[in-house]
Amino acid sequence: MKPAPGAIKEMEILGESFYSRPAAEVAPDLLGKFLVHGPAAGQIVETEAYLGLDDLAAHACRGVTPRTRVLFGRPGRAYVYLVYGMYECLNLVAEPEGTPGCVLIRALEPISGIDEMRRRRPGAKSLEDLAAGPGKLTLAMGITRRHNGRDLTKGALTVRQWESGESFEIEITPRIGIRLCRELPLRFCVAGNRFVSRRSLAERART
DNA sequence: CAATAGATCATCT
DNA sequence: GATGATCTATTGC
Repeated sequence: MKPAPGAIKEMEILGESFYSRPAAEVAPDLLGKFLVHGPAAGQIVETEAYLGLDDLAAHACRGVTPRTRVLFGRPGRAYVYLVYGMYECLNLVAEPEGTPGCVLIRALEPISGIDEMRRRRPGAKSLEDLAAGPGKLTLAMGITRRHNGRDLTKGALTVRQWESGESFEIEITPRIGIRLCRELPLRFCVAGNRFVSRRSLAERART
């Protein structure tokens, strides 16, 4: 049962306390929530947790730099950065202020503003392909580095929850596209969901 | 279907 | 100067 498009702006916005917990707890809890940017909205179906100094795959592992400053700041902010010189990734800052940690949003099921998303991603062949991957999702939702540091508890860019959502099983796997700390079970997806990003077979075999 | 190459640049060494 | 929390197109089987 999906929400009517008009129902989305009535949904409760997740507040700072939701994010002010360990990233490995926030990440699975974000599944099923709605990422909203103006008229565009999608249901989160895949996330990954990135931790602090002990997580060599996390940007925060080397401490505070100009880029990683927001990871050490207040929870509930956006951390947006450029990967591979081409694509941007959206993370939500977790953990209390002073402790680094974030959740990478990897895939969305498009819910509203779909025409707009299609316009931003003309290459997408299907609805399933519109936002099934971290780079695709930021393009489809119109999220850029302009949003880095933005407060997600208010304004045009928010995450919301819906009481009437169906329950679902959570699948836990290693994270994707990283070299270090590959074995840590910090990737969470809605089991069986068609909108989860695709992994190459090579990567699948590696685990 | 699977593997690989190329695009492209901010960030840190 | 090397290295990516990626995606797409193209090649090869």
